[in-house]
Amino acid sequence: MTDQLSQVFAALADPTRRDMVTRLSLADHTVNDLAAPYDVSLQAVSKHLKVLEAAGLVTRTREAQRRPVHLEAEVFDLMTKWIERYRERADARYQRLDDVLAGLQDGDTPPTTQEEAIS
Amino acid sequence: MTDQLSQVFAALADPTRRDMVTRLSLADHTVNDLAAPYDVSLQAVSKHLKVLEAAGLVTRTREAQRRPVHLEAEVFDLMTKWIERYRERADARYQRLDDVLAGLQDGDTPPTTQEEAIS
DNA sequence: GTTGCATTCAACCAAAAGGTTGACGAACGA
DNA sequence: TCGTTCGTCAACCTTTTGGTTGAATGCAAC
Repeated sequence: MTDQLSQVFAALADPTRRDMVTRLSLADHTVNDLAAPYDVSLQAVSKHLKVLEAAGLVTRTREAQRRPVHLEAEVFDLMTKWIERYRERADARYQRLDDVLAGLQDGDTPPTTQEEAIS
Repeated sequence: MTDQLSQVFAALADPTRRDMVTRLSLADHTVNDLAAPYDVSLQAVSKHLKVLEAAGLVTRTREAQRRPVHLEAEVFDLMTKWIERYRERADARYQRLDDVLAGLQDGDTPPTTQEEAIS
């Protein structure tokens, strides 16, 4: 599970981490800030942040003794690109289905579909 | 991890499952079909399909002794909605940042930001 | 009815995920 | 320098995940 897309999806599969991301989309937070609403230890929150950081979803700078957490926008594009590619294909497929149905009405033979393997 | 959004993200965190989804966006497949390219047992593929099905990403009908797997489009909307909501917020935040910078140039005080907790 | 194909169920295993507690490190404030 | 605050590291535990093999099921075809 080393590829980034997998890491991003896995990071967002956890509701706590998803909530953190949502809050970080409003403003940067310190670890303590971030941990406040959740009923888990600070160490657990620190672990969650490591997961988000490894996925490239957040970065952390240093500011005196605190380490503000900042959300990175670019990585979301990875996901949306993957999803959009699927969507285009699904749309194209429904289009082909329409063609088939139209073809049947005209008495034509349906077009053949070809396979393809992608990451 | 019972909520559907978590299940969808978790399901797509696995490269094999993501590849299955991509192939299913081109056409329905039987389990055997689907398993062919991967170097794992048929039972492992069956388990992957159970994960995708639980997440609502695929449905399965019955057709003689095979069970064709079909990709369901609607669930992707859950994800895109969540991502888009984040994106709107991030955009709004950058807008606020622009306002702050503009305000500083005008000698105004920056607007305060308010917190909010969401799933 | 028996054979054969497609798929799943059950039991098991190793590794990863998410949590805990306790000790440590780094930077400020007095 | 001393105490305090912010955060991480390390060791440990339990549950989940992704894989295995072997036995069962459902259906069709002969």
